[in-house]
Amino acid sequence: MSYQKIMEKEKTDKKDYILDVAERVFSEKGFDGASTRLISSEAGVNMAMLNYYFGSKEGLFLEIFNRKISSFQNILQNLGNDDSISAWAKMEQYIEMYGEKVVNNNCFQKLLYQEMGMNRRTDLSDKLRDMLMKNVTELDKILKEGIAKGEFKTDIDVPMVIATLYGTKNYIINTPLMSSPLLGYDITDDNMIETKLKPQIKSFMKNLLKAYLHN
Amino acid sequence: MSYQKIMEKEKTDKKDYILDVAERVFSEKGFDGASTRLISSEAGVNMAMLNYYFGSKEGLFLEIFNRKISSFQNILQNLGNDDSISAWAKMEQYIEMYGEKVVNNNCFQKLLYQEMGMNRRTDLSDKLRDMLMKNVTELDKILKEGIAKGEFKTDIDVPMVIATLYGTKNYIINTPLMSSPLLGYDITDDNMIETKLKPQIKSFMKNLLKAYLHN
DNA sequence: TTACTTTAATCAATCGTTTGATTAACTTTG
DNA sequence: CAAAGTTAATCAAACGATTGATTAAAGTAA
Repeated sequence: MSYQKIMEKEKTDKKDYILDVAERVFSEKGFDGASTRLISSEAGVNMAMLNYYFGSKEGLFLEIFNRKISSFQNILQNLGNDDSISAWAKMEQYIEMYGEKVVNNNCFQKLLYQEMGMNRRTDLSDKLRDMLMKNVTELDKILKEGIAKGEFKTDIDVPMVIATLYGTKNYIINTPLMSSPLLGYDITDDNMIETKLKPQIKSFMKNLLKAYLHN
Repeated sequence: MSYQKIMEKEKTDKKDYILDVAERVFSEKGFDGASTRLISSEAGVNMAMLNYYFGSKEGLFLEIFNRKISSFQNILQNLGNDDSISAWAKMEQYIEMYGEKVVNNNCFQKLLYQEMGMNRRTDLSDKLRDMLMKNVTELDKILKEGIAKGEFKTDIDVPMVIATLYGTKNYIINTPLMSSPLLGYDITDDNMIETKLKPQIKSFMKNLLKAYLHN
């Protein structure tokens, strides 16, 4: 490996590390509440480095999202095109994948819906909406297929089902001060998330939607 | 009415008006994003009046919550103590009242869960949690009563049901950029909220939980 | 050297807050 | 009654502190 490549890698790692730290700080304090001085100090780099790497505070902020948007694409897709399995089996798969993938990336999820809430930066919000909509569309397709096949009831409220799946997860993840005493364990603990929350949320969602959707 | 009382009333109205404006601006921009200059300008008062009335920006912020906390108390209570009606009937009443009361106060809801998310101001967060927990506890009581009576299944996940009810509503209200295209109408339009969202959310929640809870 | 990083010092702008002066309404005093 | 005093409300101006951003110099590796 050439020195250049080592440098590139180190540079990328450093940028990535700064992005990780910034993601956390932004999610804790909000865009305006997180000063560049705090972010740089937490990351252990000089303040000017943020502008050197990312141009501006907003550039840093946007980069956090761009990094994730690429890795988020097509996660939950290509489920609707398979005709060999039932719509309900697809739903179960969706819940599995969703519960697995999305309960992680805790900080980013918080940041994501924080940014979607206040719709400054209209272009970013639009990009994020499109990103999220891809998964929503897939879920929409599965539900409508289940109705058409006669597998699900004909009078189910498709948009509301989607809102329930996403909303329940968001509520738990983004409001640990409520959900931790509610569930009886610490939602912010990664170990608890893995061993208790993930199974619980998957199991509950399957039972809930099974009861609601099925004939 | 004496002059003093007139003065007091006018003063209260003005403070209340400033609080209304501040509530909206804070909910749109966040605590740090909303400058005192913007708030005072939107309210049409001199900047110094905010400090004159509320001591500080934080004082103003806290006053917004104190005002609501008083009016939020005991809204959904005293439902669990009535033995003459079934647990399911209580659930329906709860959903009705919740859908009615909470879909309003749009700005405050946003602000509330924004503040609960970032837990600065620990004492405020604790107060807000206690406030919300009162309603949660009531719901918890109803669900457990239904289980004990044999009206509901024995294996229902009580905390998750609660998270679903609150989470679904929050998702729709706090993420209009997602929920509006999802539902097919403008969530931010008060008229749409009244004529379409309220009935839809009530009806869906009843059907969803009916299917999940009942034997 | 040459090109890329990193640093401390510094910038103008904006932040929340405070000040002193002014107004207007009411109360007290003579 | 009228004059003087008192009070709360309001304002423009300015305060010190902090913000995001820039600079020029020093450091580093080829």
